[in-house]
Amino acid sequence: MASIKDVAAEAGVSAATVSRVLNDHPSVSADARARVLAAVETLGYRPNAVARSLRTDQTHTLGLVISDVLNPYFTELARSVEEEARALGYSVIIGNADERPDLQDHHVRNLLDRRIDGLLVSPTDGGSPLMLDAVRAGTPMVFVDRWIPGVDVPVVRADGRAAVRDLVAHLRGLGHRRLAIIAGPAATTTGRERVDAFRAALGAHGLELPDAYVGQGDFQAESGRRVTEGLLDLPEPPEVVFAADNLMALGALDAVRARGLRVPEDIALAAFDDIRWFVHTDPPITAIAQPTGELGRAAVRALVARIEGRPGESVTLSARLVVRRSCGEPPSALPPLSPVPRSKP
Amino acid sequence: MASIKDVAAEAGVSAATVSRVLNDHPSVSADARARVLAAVETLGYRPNAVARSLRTDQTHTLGLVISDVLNPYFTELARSVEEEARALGYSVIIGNADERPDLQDHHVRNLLDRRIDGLLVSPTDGGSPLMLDAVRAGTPMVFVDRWIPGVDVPVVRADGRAAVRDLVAHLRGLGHRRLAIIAGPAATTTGRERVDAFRAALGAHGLELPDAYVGQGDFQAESGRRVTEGLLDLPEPPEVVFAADNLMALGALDAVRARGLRVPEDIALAAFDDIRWFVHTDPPITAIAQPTGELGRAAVRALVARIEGRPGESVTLSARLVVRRSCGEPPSALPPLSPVPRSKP
DNA sequence: CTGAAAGCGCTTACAG
DNA sequence: CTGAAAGCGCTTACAG
Repeated sequence: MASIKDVAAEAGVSAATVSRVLNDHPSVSADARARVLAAVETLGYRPNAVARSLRTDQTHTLGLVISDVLNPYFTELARSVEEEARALGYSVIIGNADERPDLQDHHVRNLLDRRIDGLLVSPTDGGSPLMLDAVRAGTPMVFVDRWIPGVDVPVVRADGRAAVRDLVAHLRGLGHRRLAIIAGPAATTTGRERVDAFRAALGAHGLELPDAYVGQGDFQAESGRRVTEGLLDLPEPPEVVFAADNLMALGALDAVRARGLRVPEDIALAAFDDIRWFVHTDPPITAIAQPTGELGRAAVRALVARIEGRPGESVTLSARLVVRRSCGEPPSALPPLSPVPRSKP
Repeated sequence: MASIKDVAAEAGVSAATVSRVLNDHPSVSADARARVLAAVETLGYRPNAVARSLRTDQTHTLGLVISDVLNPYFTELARSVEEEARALGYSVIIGNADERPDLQDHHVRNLLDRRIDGLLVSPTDGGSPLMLDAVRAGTPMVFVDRWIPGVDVPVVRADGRAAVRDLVAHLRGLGHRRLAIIAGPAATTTGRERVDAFRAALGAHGLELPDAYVGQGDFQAESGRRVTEGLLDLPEPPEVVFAADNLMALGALDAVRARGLRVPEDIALAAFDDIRWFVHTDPPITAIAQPTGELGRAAVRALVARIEGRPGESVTLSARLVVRRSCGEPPSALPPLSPVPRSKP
């Protein structure tokens, strides 16, 4: 590939002048500028970003470590992150941790070695020494969705407590009493919070959340299937299963279907995180929707602010309940006469 | 951050020796090695990959430009690509083109500027000058899923012709005669091939594919909705809609549902690309499944071979039909007595 | 086995 | 406005 020297030679100027033209430095004569631009054109020259980064100590790159690319929630998050970053002049390199702390560490290390300008993380665990060291060393960082308590890093997330309360109220209105949850890993904030929120909401209705009704999942589909089987095997199975993310809801659906059971007649199902397919599942699934795109954008803005030396604050948005049919028909609703009844607001 | 000089000073050796230790060069005394390793440890030193890349002219990085991250097919592809690349000692940087040629070009340019060692592309169009130039300039490249005819680059993809023939035979067996397709962009190979395969398979059954039954989509959900509405508005609507990818099938489902129609009673639906949710949609959707993970791995192997100076050949795997209920019940099947009939092989 | 030196492709104070 | 020079953090032939 042509280097800056080739361009300089072709244009009859020094490399310094070429560099100035390329970086829009004001003090370059119109003539020199024109000759450089022409040389760039004829040689098809493109500056070497590696060399530029080494020299300037900036990569204009953000690292994003997500918990699981196969989870549509994180895919959507990644997309909005890339979009906002691009708008602000940054590229993003995505690392997929697959819910595995060791893989997460692999990616954090890789990203740090590449000297990314800042790191966006949705931690799969309580924080490895590596990540904690990076924070201490002053790497600009922002947590998104999940975070690590006690670490001084801005957090951009959605608070689902109100939505979980709405969900429990909905469930109680439908007459359900035995409510179970498929939890995410206790090492994650979202894994803990969703259980806590659920338990608190049940408490407000005078209901308990027995240990047997808290299944331990890992946010991936297979665990949802396994936990649901255990729940169905209980002497007194729950009437409702609330999956703490969409993939575990998928697994739950697999388990229910494998037994020849029906939702919601035999068991009701709800999920945290809404995805487009939930409208078309059998039955459509009641879910808690996060403002995913806005979370991604806010996280990027906070991180870029930190990188550029501005404050960069935490942001908490709220999630909302989307009622569909997987928990049962509202008692007031008569059997629909037309195939698609419209619910009036 | 500590640099190689700091380590050298701490260990009482030269930077050259530190470098040799870090790169497992044989000619280093055990004593020097131990001192260097100790210094690396105490300083928490990590080599600067940017500097290393500049010097060695290798980034150990692969670029992957996919058409749409929100499409589960590409997400799965990206995951397998990263996995295989990691196993071979490479990282991957993903660029999401969102089915837009301009965005695709943006990412190709960005990746090239970063001097990635090789490029994996699933082109959204017939190839921009930029991409063609890159090939001409000798950038190691491999096309995956979609490709650009006439360009000398290995192609790793699945051939869906046989599966499409199986689909048409299945449809004919169910008695359907008026079959329509929601096509992908004509600028993509998969956009064209799936229509061609469908038309050829219909021809083998003495059926035509009228222009009115070929809806022009762009592989994204919204286009599937729009095209399906047009199809339903026809004086003689089709009995079956075959969506050329899973997102357009989602859009088709939206359109059908919005009219209060049912699948397969009012209109049958099938899709290219199988995803896990298709088992749980209402009804479960008949789809053509690609060996996605294997495609990703084979593509990486071919690309790395090219990078390392070995041949690196094209690979064509085959797709297969997965029959579910969205095209109607097979005439032989009586209404199931138990909720989940098991089909015996 | 080891170090001094050159150089990868840039950018940027410095001097003119 | 312009260029020579230094230097970012590495690696690697070369000489010893």
